[in-house]
Amino acid sequence: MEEVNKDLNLSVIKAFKLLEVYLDNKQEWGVRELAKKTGYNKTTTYRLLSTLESLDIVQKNDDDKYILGLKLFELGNLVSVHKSLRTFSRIPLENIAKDIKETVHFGILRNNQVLYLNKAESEQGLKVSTQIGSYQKAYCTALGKVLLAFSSANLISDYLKHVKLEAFTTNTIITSKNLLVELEQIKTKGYALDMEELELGLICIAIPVFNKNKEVVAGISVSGPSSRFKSENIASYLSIIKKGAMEIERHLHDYN
Amino acid sequence: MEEVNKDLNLSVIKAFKLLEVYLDNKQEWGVRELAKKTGYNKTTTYRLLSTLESLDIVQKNDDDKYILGLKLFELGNLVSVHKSLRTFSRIPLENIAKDIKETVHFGILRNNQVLYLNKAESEQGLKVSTQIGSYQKAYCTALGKVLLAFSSANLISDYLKHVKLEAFTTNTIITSKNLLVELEQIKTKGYALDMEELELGLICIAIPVFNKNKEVVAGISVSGPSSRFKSENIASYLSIIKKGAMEIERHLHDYN
DNA sequence: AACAGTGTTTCGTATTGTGAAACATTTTTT
DNA sequence: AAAAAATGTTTCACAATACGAAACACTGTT
Repeated sequence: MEEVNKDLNLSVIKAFKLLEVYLDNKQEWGVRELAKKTGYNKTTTYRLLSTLESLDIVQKNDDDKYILGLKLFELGNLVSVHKSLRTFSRIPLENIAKDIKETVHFGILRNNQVLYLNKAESEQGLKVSTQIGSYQKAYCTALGKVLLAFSSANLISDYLKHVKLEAFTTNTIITSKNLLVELEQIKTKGYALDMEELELGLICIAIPVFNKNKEVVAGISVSGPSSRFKSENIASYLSIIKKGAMEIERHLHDYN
Repeated sequence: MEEVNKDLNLSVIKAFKLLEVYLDNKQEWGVRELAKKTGYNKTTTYRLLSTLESLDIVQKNDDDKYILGLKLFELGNLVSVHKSLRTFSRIPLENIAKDIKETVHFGILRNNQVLYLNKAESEQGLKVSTQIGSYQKAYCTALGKVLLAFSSANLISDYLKHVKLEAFTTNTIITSKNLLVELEQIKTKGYALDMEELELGLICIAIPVFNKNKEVVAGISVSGPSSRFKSENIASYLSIIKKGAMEIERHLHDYN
């Protein structure tokens, strides 16, 4: 299973693969730890870290462990892709979170997954908390399902071709047939529900955000514990979320 | 003026120096353009870009120009340094922005400059807009001055040793003596004003945020056009900003 | 005092990055 | 319509640079 690298800078690839280790929800790493994780030689790892440290891409914390540095934060904020989506979603998301008092997420479909571009967290103690910039499975989240439902038939069939439907709870949809039925229903209703399909006790509701050409470009979801998510609230939640979606759409349509 | 690189991965350094070009407020670059800007050979630049593209760190836009890619956004969001500051400041900043209807900034002192960690933008047409993750001079901004004022005498004298005080308007403080007087007054008053010291027509007001040990860790500033910033508003602005600062401090003190 | 962990430095070797030149496309000028 | 001037991309012999085993320095534990 050798990777084919036509003619690329291997040490640059190594450097970034090293940084990607930090996706593992672990903020601080030692040299040997990283060497083990990446499979690189101890010296190579050390040299890479020294290089990255000289650039402020990583830095040492008080325990002399390596953590990601502020230069990376700086560079990440320069990324222009979907910047308008991120900017325009910010205030509407805060408003929704304030009204509903649950965590609100904003995301797009990318590489057959949901990419979270923004969020506004509930101030309650018991809440959902997702990392912006992280990915989640589409077929078992309200956000993912609503994005799929309003996508083209081609994209959906491509999705089903590439993604394995794995069960996380007894509610997870694990057959293509059932997922297609669900997506069809979502498209009719105009919103998607995740009734504990990814995690027990977790319920989400999501609606799409459209561009000028009526194509789905993003989605908004509200997530909370089943204890607080009563079916009689769905309608009022929906109207609040829709108001936010319309505000984002208004900005987007003006922008382009 | 050759740079001394003890024993580092030169191509990794080149790759990141290439990415830093994007700090220039220009989102899309061609190969030759980047080669010229960095001083690298055209082929080297192309190879670096191909490598970065394979990693999703850069990507091509519709015009086949290179832009920063979403992987960089993803990695930037993993940076844990000052993450608590960023998280805890979010909602208070939004509240201040909503009350005052001007742009609110949140930042720290780093490398003798102000680093903006967060913001909440005014919804008005005429507004200040700064890039999160970017830097600004400390001596001619309210945020910078308030951060300096409450720092240690050592840090301040170190600051004066390393920073050249350059005039941007007729109001800019350009002598060490005057700056020291100003910082002393700020410390007494508890807040800093920037009366068009960086840019004509731009007024800011800032207060410090303290940690448990009463050390300044960050600052909040409100910025707006002089046309809207009347001296009779200052007192009410201050009390609103202070409320936000106290909320951030409460979270910070609970957290540590 | 010996041991088992860290991170760091050294240096000969071989892999890997380099860049001029040629090539392929597209856009602009004549 | 042809020529010129841009752009991005590929090739390949050569030289620079990344590699990693081993030794070292340091810290905390047994």
